[in-house]
Amino acid sequence: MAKKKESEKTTFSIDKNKNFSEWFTEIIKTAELADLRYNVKGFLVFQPWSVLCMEAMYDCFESALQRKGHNPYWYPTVIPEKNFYVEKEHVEGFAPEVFWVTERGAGEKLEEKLALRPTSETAFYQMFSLWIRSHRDLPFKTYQRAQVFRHETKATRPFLRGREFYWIEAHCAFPSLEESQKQVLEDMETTKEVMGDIFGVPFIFFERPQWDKFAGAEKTFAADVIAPDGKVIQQPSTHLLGQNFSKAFNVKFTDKNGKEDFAFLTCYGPAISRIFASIAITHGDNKGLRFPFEIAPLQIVIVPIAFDKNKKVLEKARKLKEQLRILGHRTDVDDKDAMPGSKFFYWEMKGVPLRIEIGPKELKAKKLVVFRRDTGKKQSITEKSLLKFVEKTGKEISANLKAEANRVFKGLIRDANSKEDIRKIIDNKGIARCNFCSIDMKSAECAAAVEKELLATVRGIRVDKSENPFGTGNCVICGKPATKIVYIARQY
RNA sequence: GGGGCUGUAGUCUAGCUUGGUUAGGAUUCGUGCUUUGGGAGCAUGCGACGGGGGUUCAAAUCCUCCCAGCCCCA
Repeated sequence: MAKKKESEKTTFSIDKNKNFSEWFTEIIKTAELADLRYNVKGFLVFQPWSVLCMEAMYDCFESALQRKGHNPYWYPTVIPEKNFYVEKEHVEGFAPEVFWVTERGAGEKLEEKLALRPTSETAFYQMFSLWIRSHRDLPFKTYQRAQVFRHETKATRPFLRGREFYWIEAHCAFPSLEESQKQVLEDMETTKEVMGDIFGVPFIFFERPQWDKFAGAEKTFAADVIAPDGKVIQQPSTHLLGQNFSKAFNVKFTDKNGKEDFAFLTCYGPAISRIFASIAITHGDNKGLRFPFEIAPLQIVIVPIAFDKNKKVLEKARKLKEQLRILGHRTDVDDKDAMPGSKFFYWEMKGVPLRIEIGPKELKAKKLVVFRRDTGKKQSITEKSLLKFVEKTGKEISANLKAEANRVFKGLIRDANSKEDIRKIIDNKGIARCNFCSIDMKSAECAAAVEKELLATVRGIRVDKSENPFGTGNCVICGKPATKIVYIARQY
């Protein structure tokens, strides 16, 4: 009886799959990911535990982009009104959620309104038109890490949908359609390398239907990730802009034959703060967070035991910390005056992948006790083998989290042959795979029916493999012959 | 954007229905002692009614507007 009461005191214990919303809001508070009390709606204060991880995430994305030939820029936060109105579809898409700067000082109007960038196409391409003159300047591949501002509707959510968020936006110019298409593929590959392989977050890249394109794009491709409540979250998207923006902003170049043409543009946008949410959501469990080793805010925590009695314990712990830090592992010693047990629960809730316990016993035997957050198992290793062990186990933890997430993800996708099937699948927190007439505008009515009757959206067709209609071969909505297989889900 | 709920110390919470003691408790935090192998203990100290307006002799409590957060739905 007494034991049971003890366990009820657990710092964090919420069933992630049953009470996902509660789990998510509570872990943000308990793990100190962000403080939601900054009293402007849709804005929050990111705290070190999320910032450290997001810094590591930025590094992963930025080094991948740089490796692939993108150069970094820092553009102004404000965009003049006239730039903003150059591309018609783009304005129509974004205008409702733009924050405008209109005054200075004591209410004196600015000569020209300035938009807080909701995205920076209209800033980048204005400059592209000055910088790009000849085919020798192409391809022109850029990116920036930046905050963007969008006045989202009432339903803001920490990390997932804020009115300010942290992201990277890559903007590129090419001399031909083919080359810009290759860039879009490369962006998808980057997403897989970073979000899929390093962060261990499973996703499917879809070509979005024509009625769900980025404002001003010819084609939009976006990665969907799923949460335990069955709703998908849109993660990085990449867009084939064709010559829409280059004509609007006069991004021209002279080709090899001396002929002028407009550049073909692409843009790509991984939202770091939102991907962070997917990492927490994907890997977290009922005890709290779990992080892949590479991006954990703290990778190793050393808990010294009985270090008051035996000074050598703490000395040893600190020495180990230095050794691990030299190898580049984010490591700390928890030498607070608290019981070891409370430290264990705390760091497990925080999601530190590896814990080292060292006390008088270990000191004497030249051994260490190590604990893995992913499996929850402890083992004893020799002190000598520590560095190799960390190297090897760090990789194992990440691979294990990734494999587990992939298993769960695959199990959520099910085939549907009818509207009723779809309803059952999404009510059961899954993604429905079904025949659909097309993803062109002519199928917009079928899509509207999906939204109205099933309260779900058509996410698009897969890009990683081509799929042909199955079963009857007819669209699940209108019954006409299907040309595509689409995926249908509820969304955030 | 529609609907519902909530706001008392860093955190959780009692008090609100029926206005009236010094706003009670737990935890955290500071200090001292003590203690360290899965959430220790004692002593002592600091700390709060989201904001504006109103009703009243008197407001955490009633009314009103605003702000923020959460949940469900678009």
